[in-house]
Amino acid sequence: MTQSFPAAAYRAHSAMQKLVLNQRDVRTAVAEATGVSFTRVRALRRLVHGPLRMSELAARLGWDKPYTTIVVDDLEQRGLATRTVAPDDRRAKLVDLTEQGRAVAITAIQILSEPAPGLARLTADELALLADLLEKAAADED
Amino acid sequence: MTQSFPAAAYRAHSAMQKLVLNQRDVRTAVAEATGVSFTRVRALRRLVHGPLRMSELAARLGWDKPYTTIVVDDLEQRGLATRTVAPDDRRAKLVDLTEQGRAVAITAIQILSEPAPGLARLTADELALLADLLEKAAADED
DNA sequence: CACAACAGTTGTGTGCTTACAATGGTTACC
DNA sequence: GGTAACCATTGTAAGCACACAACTGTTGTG
Repeated sequence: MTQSFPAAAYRAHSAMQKLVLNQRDVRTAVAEATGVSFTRVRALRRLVHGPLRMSELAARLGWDKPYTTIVVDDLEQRGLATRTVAPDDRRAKLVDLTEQGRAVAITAIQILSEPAPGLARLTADELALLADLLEKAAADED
Repeated sequence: MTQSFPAAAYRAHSAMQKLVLNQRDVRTAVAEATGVSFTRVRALRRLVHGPLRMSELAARLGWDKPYTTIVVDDLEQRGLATRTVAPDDRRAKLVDLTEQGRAVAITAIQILSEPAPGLARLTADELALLADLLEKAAADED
């Protein structure tokens, strides 16, 4: 388990934490900018690529179904999502974004993808090198 | 404000998010390992370098005083912290860690400083280079 | 010594994130 | 066509993270 990393790994990790968790919590920033809690935004982001069944949405977000119902109820009341009966199975419902919901999702994605200001301290070459190293480390595993 | 970063900055930021916010939420991991909510752990971590007045603790954590009272009450009941009247001012209280509280804080710090597994994909040289670049970017600003 | 300023606490209330059990409508399968 | 499996919802409950107003005790100050 504990595979004892070299000191540089700890340095790198610590610096990344400062850069990523910079300032006051990204989640709070997203919630304030969108007027929707971060959890709801997670659901919206899952829906930008197309509608999903309640159960699909629940599974991907790691929620149980009752909680998913509550969240989607709320999104629907806010006019951010719609629920329609699935054409091929009357038990299932398809959750889809409204225009407004899509706008909120995009706003959130933009905030979340905004690089930490500190990266501006690096030159273009350094940034390219950094990105390559990080992508090698972050390559999808499972 | 929006100083339009080069694409590499976005790549780097995205990779860092994957590495730092990896797996299931670090906060949850800390809470499960310590048996104390992440918010309480934040307070404990603030106290590892010595006791603080309630108001100091509140200010550093960005909490209001009543909430700080609640949190410290809880820490005290769990045997993780103690409150004593400040010797120079009977209005003030000094909050300090117990042995057990210190142990919890250290456990949390260890978990939080554990590098992301993906960093193991890099060679020693790459890690050193990465750490240098990141530290340049993360240098304390304020 | 009265009185403002300060430290902390109590009390009240709210919103968010979950969990679990039970129910109702649908579909699939023997 | 009856029954088991499945989709979603309702209902109940609990813990957590705060916020704000009002109050008690203490200190410093004119």
